Amino acid sequence: MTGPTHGHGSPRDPPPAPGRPWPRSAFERPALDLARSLLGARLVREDEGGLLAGIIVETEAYAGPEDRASHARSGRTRRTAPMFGPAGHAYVYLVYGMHSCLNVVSDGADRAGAVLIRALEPTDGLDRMRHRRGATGGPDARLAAGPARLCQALAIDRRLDGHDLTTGDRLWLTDADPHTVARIADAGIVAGPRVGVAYAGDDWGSRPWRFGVRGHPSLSRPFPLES
DNA sequence: ATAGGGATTCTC
DNA sequence: AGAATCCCTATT
Repeated sequence: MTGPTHGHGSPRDPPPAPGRPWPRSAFERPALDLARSLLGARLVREDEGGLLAGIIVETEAYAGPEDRASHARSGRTRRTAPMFGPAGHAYVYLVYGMHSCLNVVSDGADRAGAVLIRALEPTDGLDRMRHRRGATGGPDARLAAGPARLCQALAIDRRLDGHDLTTGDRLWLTDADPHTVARIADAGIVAGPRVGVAYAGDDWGSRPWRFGVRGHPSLSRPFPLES
């Protein structure tokens, strides 16, 4: 919804509170824990065009340099530097030469963990998301159903690489409203192997470190053995 | 300097 | 099933 509202709500109606950004301490935990706790949280993007937001419904954990599926496997480089820094920052990278993907840095500066945000349930700025996604966007539930799709829908690219997610500027996380939290919690969490990491070998490639809200229509793809 | 390949998505 | 498309990392 854009443009001035007129005539309806009383001037005393409080504006919808955006909710305050998650503090650094919320991110200072192992990637596996953070990946699960991010499910049901609200990801908010604000730019010149207004507010774009959604509920996180799918994540993947990347542990650190020993994780053969993680970009941190080659140690600290220019590209992966954010992962080797403090928790609560963004690690945004370009994949296949054309798609941005968003990670949330976990742990502490001594451990290069991160969580890939793989899918959102769109909640705010749907008109703009449809426009950004173009004719291929499909139904609204699919506008941010994938790590690159959500970056396109929320106008996230490498200009936000290294961005501090705890300040409430441009990109941050908040708790969802209680009704949404309850709905997501009731659905339950499913786990499965991470997507697109066969190069990591069987050990690391098959670990069930992908997490999702069971049966949610905005998942990037189904989980293998949903139970 | 250069080669090999990618935490994806869309179309054929 | 194949392309798009650029940057990263490792190697020469």
